[in-house]
Amino acid sequence: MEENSKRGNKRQGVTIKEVAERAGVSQMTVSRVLNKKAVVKASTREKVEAAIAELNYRPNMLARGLAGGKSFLIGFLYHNPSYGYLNEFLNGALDECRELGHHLVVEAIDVAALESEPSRYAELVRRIGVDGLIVNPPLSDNHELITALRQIGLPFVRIAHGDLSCADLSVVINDADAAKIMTLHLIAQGHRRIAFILGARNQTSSAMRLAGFKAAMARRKLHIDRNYIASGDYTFQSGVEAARQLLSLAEPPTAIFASNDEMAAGVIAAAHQRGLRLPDELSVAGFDDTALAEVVCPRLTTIRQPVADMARKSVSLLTDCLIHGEVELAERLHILDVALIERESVAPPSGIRD
Amino acid sequence: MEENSKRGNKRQGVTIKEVAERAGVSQMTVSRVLNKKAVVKASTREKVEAAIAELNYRPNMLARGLAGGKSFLIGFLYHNPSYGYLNEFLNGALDECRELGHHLVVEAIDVAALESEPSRYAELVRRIGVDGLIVNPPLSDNHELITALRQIGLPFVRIAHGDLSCADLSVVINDADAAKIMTLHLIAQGHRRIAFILGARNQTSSAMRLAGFKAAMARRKLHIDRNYIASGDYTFQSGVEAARQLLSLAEPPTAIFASNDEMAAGVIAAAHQRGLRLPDELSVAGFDDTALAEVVCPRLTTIRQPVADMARKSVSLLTDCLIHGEVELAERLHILDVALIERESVAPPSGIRD
DNA sequence: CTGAAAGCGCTTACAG
DNA sequence: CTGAAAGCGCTTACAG
Repeated sequence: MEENSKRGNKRQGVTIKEVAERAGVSQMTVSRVLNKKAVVKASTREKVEAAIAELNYRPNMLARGLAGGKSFLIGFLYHNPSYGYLNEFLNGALDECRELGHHLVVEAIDVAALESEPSRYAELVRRIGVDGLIVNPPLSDNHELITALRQIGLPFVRIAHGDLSCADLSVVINDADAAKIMTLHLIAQGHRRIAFILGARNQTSSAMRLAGFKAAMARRKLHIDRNYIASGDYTFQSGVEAARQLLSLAEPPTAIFASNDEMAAGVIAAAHQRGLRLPDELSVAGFDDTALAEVVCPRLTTIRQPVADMARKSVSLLTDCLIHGEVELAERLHILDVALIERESVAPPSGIRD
Repeated sequence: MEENSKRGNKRQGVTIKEVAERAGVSQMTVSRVLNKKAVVKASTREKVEAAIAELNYRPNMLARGLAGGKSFLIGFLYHNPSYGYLNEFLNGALDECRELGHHLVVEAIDVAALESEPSRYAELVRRIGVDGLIVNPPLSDNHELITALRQIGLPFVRIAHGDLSCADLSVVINDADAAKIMTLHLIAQGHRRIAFILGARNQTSSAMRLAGFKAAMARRKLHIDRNYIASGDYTFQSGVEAARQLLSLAEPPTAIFASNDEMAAGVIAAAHQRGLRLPDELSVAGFDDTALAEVVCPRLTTIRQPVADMARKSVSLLTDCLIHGEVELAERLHILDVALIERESVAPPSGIRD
């Protein structure tokens, strides 16, 4: 009962020294087989590996980091991500970290504090003592933060940001293309009166998604009524309000493309309140394929953003950078593919139903 | 443009030695003011603090940890938590960590692997090199994992688990009480035909919540129809299925108490499909007050579980344990208060509406 | 109240 | 292919 109350971790049990003695080699040689860098004779390697196994030796991360000048820690900066994003991103990132022997340190960033004192954030980041950083949206589009990070000189990856011309390590999707795909899908279903709900102004994805919507409409030679572009900020509530406005129009749309799932869920809620039958009387499309998409009724037709894959890629990009010190310009930007996920929230408009 | 590609973190800039020189004292004295432990003369303390500020010195976590035998890292074990839980928990935990100078290392636990080789998890945990662990539900009720952790001897906190008689550090809510409060609320609204949807079998909270429901019904001398207790597993889909079953009954309930928000959202979806007007024709209650509760329509009346507070408490409990080596038995279990959150999903049954 | 010494468990040069 | 030495930046005893 009491066994777990004694501090068990005062000093690490087995050290590299003991492994070296057991294997009859120097510490240096043990270190070499541990790090798989230098060449070691097969027979000595086996001796060392046997000793490691017998002693159940685990290297001490702290000592390793101190001596080698790295921490094997990756910082994960986030602020108020949307539903399920955190879950999925962490799962992907953790996966890759485990494989590469790194660990993830999570840091919630206070955007208000950042804006008032951006330089303080440089310190904050340094204090963590991580080898590199992963910056998630919307922070990845925060100019102050990014500028501060560049000045520190700590490697970092920007996720799903909009400044594709930068030389920062980046993992993104093509938001415009994705929005175009969804819009073409709505048009193919027979919709002509299609409304669009914009995302938050401070995220570049908002503008990109709108651009994709417009491009698709233009390609099919469809006119976009001004009133059909509603503003929003990626929150559920803004989706509700935009929907109310759109549905009160003299000629309401037959389909609403909300530029993220949360707003789409808001649209569905507002439509239910008005007593509309979905998807017959109104089609609703989302974007992101967060967990929320499966938890509304009808379930959302949406664009799947491969969040876990993006996470994995960002970790591996970062570790590459840490190992080789530099990443070729051509390898700094990675654009991952999205997919159209068809569920029940989109159907042909009732007029043309067979 | 290229400035951020040079490795800026080879060796730390300012060290304790330089601070000591600048302040005209020994390293030891600097260390003392840093750690606020020993007594230092006010005038020397000021000199040191000035030097720290001028040099913009930050202690190196790794060196600190290696010398002191601790890592200042807290491990956060989780597996498939529900909506928003991760967000809220992380925010609370991170808050407290920052205050106490610790950092959080997140580890996703593969339950399948754990079950097949529980002993491997001991190693996994040791390898992380954290000072202590926070174990979230449902892992906090996983007997194999908990047993393995006790054997390792690393301090850990169990969150929202069911084995209240254990001596492990624990932060919980009173699930039975909370369910009772909600049930009494439904009864007070005028409901008599109240159905209950059970949670997952492997989580003790499920049984506790059911017990609370039964206790409240018994106290008001209300009979519980057998068919009114539906099984579920805390997922949205199980809520949908349970609701379909309950609503098909010859005499359907006027209120459904789903023992978490996800299932409650499922109930709402199923009710919408049947064309029921909520809350007039059916009241739905949830449990947890996750972010989902605000994102369904009508918004959920639910029990607020103070996840962020639980997180903060678990971090502080752990650090107490790390500092003092031992926590008194009386201080090991913390039961936090819940609150009834009234939104729109619960109303008097239509029969008795005025 | 303050300091000089030793050492935490590794890795980085530097030899051979 | 392998090893002896020095050192990473702190803290823990031990003195005074």
